[in-house]
Amino acid sequence: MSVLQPVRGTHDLLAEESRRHRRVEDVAFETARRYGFGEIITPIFEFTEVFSRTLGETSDVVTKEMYTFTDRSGDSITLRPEGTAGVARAFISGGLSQHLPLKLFYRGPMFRHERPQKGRLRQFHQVGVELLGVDGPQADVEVIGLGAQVLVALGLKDKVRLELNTLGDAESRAAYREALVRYLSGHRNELSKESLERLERNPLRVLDSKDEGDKAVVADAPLLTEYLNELSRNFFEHVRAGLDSIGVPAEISPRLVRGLDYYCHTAFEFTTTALGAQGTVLAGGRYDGLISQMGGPSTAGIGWAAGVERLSMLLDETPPADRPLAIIPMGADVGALPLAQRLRQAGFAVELGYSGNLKKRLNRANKLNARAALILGEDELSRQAVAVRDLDTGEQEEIPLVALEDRLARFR
RNA sequence: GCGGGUGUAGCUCAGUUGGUUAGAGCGCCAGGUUGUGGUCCUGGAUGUCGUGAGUUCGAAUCUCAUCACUCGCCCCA
Repeated sequence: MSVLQPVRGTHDLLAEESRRHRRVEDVAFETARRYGFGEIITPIFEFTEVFSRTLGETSDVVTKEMYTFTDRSGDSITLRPEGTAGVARAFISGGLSQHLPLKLFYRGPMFRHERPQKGRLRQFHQVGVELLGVDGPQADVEVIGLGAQVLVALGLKDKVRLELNTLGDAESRAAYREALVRYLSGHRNELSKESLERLERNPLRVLDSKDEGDKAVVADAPLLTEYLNELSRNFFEHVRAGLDSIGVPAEISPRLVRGLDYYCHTAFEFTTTALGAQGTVLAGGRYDGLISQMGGPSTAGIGWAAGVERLSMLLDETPPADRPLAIIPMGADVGALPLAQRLRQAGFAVELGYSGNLKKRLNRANKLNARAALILGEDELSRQAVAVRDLDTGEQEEIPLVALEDRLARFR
């Protein structure tokens, strides 16, 4: 291993990549703001218990994917593998139950020690939202609608589809889980090795198996919908109707599940087929049991998270870089630096060449995709003016120094 | 964590049955005279052939290990 290599599964984002990345974040935040969400910035590390208790001691994330270390105080610290736990912790430690309902947006790096693949990194980035304190289905519709709108705003509407399911409330889930385990236990010899493990740890996951043998067993398994109580059925109906009413079509996907106990009712995923095995691009659900499980006041919650790298890879075009003005001084003492400072203060993006003759500098200005070159020569200066060359049209004119800001307005 | 593929200049790749100075295109730099770009012409630089061992008179070419990337599984954004 060379220290000159980035750590496995980490990346440097430069130029076009960084602009795509930034675009995803900005569009998500801007859209969330229109839905009334404000930003919360939580630490990227927490006490390990924050994650082990919220994600469940048996989940893959906790058992084998966390970046955990002991700090100099002897505390066990973990780099956050996802965003919800930190937000929930902040909600409790900040006493934010005074401010319900609460709509929070977050963004930033997450860390999971997994085998890297396309669209799956060890340090990756998410944007996400949480809506706390609303237990009715209107919240689900609003949150999913926001997710859909983010994808629309990014131009990805035709590349993703929305899958929706309900897990029912605690009572419905417990009843169903019992029935499912009973059924699957009767078919142990037909299940794959993975699914036998799932049966122990996370039986609902068997429904989602890609193994053909498992699929055959699952085909005759009891259906969750048959175990939904009145309240749960009703809730789901309202979510579906609500999504219809805002023009966000969803496909009901009975095998879409969440394993952890605090999840309930709505589960959804926006998926794409364009990223290989990592098809999920934005996903979330309702987690009414989470905050109380962490020791806070019983509080409803629903949210989603989206993978910034995955979305970034789906963008059709890269946002353009700034198009600066290029100042080209001819001679040493023509005041290029003060002029650059003055124009920058006036709001222009300004590049200053560092070396070379006029031809070379024009060439560089061109490569920077500059809108115009400001040629500062002795002749022009003697007339208190600068030569301004429009690099798109090739037209060149002399502009008096005093009128520069006004006359350059079209290049801003 | 498990299985398959790949790894040659900044980028995309070529490299004959192992043979001596490792190539192309793009990009980069310089020049085509002293203040005018995007085209064109000419010239130039750049590689521990991912890394480390081994086989061999000789390895970018064969073997092994290791690292990274990649595809799939697991899981997930």
